[in-house]
Amino acid sequence: MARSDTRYREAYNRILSFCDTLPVEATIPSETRLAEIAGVSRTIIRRCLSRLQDLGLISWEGRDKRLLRKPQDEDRIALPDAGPGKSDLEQRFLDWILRFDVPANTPLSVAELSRTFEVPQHDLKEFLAGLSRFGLVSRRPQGGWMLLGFTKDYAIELSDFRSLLEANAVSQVAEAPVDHPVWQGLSRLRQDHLALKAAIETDFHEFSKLDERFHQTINSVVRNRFIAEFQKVISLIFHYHYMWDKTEEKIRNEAAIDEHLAIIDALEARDADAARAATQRHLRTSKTTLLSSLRLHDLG
Amino acid sequence: MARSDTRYREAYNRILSFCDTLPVEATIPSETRLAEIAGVSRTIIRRCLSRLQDLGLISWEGRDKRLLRKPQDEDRIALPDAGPGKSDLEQRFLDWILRFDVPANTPLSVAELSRTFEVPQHDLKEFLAGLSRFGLVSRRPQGGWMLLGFTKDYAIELSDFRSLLEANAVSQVAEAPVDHPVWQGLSRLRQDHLALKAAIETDFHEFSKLDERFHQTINSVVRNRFIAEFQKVISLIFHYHYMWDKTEEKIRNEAAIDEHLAIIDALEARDADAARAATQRHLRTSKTTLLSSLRLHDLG
DNA sequence: CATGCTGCATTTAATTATTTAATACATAAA
DNA sequence: TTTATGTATTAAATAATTAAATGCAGCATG
Repeated sequence: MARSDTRYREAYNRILSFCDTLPVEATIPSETRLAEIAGVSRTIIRRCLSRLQDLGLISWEGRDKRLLRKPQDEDRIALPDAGPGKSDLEQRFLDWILRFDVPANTPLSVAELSRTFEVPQHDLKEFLAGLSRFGLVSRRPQGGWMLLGFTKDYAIELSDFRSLLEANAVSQVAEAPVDHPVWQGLSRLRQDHLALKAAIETDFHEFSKLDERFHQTINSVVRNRFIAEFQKVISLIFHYHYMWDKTEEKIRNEAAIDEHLAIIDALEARDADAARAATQRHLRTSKTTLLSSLRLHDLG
Repeated sequence: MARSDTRYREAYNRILSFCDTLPVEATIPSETRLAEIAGVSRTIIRRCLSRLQDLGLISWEGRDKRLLRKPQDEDRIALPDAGPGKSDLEQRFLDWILRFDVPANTPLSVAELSRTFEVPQHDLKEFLAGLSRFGLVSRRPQGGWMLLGFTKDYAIELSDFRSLLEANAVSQVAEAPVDHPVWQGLSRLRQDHLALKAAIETDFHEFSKLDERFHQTINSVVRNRFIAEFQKVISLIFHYHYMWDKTEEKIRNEAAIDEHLAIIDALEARDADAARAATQRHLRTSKTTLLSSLRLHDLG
């Protein structure tokens, strides 16, 4: 019943590696220096030094510390295996919601989720608290959490918000200097779109990836932490929804390719108004697709 | 070392009040019914019933429960005093940052904050996790949290984002139907602006409230949960920053009144383009003011 | 026989306790 | 004077613990 000592263990091995770079009999730097090297506090360093002394790796008297012998592989201490970690929890969580088609207003059990995602309950709660800012989840009066989205209203508001951000991005692309990397990206995207259009009969399912790349390229011009944060969620949601909605996928994708090309045309002509108009057309289609995919789920 | 029984205590008093509405000798509803009435689980209801029985308020055998006497005030159980609660934690936290001018890159101690705000550490962590979505705080590698904003970059990006949202709101106002409450609000705002302009020499500090009301009215037209969430933070930050920056306050406010009136004029003329242009002008001024107020803090 | 209530058992959530780690401060050595 | 160490204090992460919620089986009642 306490926090893990992973931090100590990692630091110990790091210090061991550092000692390996020193010759035998060498003086070992001060605790403060070692703390800097390992990126931890002195408290941990002192635990490490105690162990090094116990194992006879160093002598330690007052401020005189000497390396007695070269560290061996067996001197290292084992680390608890890392697991998937909470770094990509967001991806995995949204993936889970969408893949298993978790309906709106489902109670979420932190205990259960922490098992399925193999992260401590604590991290999960923190994550859910973050998501609640996007209105995807909320706390229940009787405790625990509740999945709110994806209702029709949520999808509409998300689409509208996306349109706003994307229109802004397109405007900024149109005003980007000629040496901005976005132009190279768009030129490559044009080729890839044309290539896919030629092979649409067989490769139409490849469009999903291309779509994500397209919107990412456009939005890469916008340097704004708030917008970037939202784009992560938006792109995930749209991306996954498209992946399932298999109705008329080929026709839809073929149309979307043309819509993308129209935007690229307008941008390369530096015609901001035309680009914005083309973007609005494209996003209206997206919105319709998203909504119809929801309707399918409601019926099934 | 466990969760509090506040839920039980509140439920007990609620059940007591319910019993007060019944005549003596009356049959008490089923556990499930009582659970619905009190808004808690059956587990709590059974604890309540046990206590009611112990105190001789009810008889309880199998499913036959009878009220033996009218509940008195002394039958109620004490509640741990509520404290400020975590409902307005956001307001209080932002207020604290801005009022005490907490600089960027300050480590935040959950333990300390939980004391100053009188909320459990747990609630605070949840709150901070939410704020991290706005890029205001982030986790530190060595544990704990760190206040990131308000740097210059943060202010710029926030201003830009605000402009985007506000331009959108203005566009929607211009297209709002004649019977929409926003028109009445704007008409009142016009009068109040004119009144303040007339009394600007003495009442110029009153503008802050008017400013908040103006932007709230404009944004009230937008029905979007994502935008609404951001507006809360944005308005707080701008509002407070203006409150301190006392340099040339009168002149600034006088100018802002004219800018607001220009927007109202354009909107009431249903001239969306002019309204957007006026809004951009106004927000450019806002941005400059926000940035200069930051510069003042850096120097002081 | 169906419906709904209760008793019991299991699971989950909130919160404290505990251990690890970070930090602050005093003291001693260089 | 500067820098390192020793010691004490405080904070953070996490498991343990209790409160509460939920699920299910059996029983009473109409």
